[in-house]
Amino acid sequence: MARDKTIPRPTQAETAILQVLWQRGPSTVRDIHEVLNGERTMGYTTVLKLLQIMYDKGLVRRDESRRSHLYQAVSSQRRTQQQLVTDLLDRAFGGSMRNLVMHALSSRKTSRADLAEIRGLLDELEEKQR
Amino acid sequence: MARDKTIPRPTQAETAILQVLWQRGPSTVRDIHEVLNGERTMGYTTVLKLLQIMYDKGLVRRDESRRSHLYQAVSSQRRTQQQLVTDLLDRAFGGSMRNLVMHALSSRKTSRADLAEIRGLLDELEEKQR
DNA sequence: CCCAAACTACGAAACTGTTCGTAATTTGAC
DNA sequence: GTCAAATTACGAACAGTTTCGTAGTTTGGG
Repeated sequence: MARDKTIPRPTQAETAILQVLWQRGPSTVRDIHEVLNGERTMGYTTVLKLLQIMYDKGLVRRDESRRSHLYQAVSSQRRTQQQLVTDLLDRAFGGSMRNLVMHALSSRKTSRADLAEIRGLLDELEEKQR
Repeated sequence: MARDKTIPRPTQAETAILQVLWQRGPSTVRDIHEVLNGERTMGYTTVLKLLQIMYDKGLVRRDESRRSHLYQAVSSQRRTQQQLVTDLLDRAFGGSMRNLVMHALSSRKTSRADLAEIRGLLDELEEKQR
């Protein structure tokens, strides 16, 4: 039950749970367990335990007013993804954003629509720097 | 000493060591320890042990012909970064490259030169898809 | 040849993340 | 009110990571 201001980086299993919470909004353990069992195998009590740990860490809030507690992510998907990216950036790319983006773009096929959107963002960023 | 074909994803501490190897080329434990102690604190035997573990995992090669063994990374920086990026992609971005790149670009100031280079890559990718 | 210094090997402890079994609690149906 | 089903709480096992102490080995200088 100890919580403080700084939210830690979610682990792998925790990230899987957060994905579900971001997608579904406030969810019960059962909800999450059902979604997750489509992809990986994870026992019900494992999901529960993880949520309890995440609650202790401050990664999720919970509403205990009902029999089945409702959990929701504290940090938005956007903010968390940002955190994970900068983390990887410092950890493995020596802080070089150009390097990371170049690798990312090269590593997977990206649709034309996506490329166009990224180009749009580039325009914006260059405009700002002018 | 057991090694097989597939190289596992390096852990956090291992990645720090790999950074040094990529930067310096073949290095002794002492070399790596000295570089690393500029940034984090890590005992000499800790670095040694990690390198032994990495050797078992197949992450590094070593030359034992000299008194001080020379270690070098098996996988190139490029390949490893690629691995880490796609890993993060699936883990936290639902496989959406657009999403990852957009976040990356937004999260840190990027120089005009870097933006230009990324734009160049975009041009290339769009050309290929035509 | 002998010793000190540098090095490697190895085991074990501390820590974190993940898993799940079991016990206790709550709730609704009857 | 009682019971079964669903739920939460909790502890413990297990695996992987990181740390370092200690012991043994090698080497060069004297």
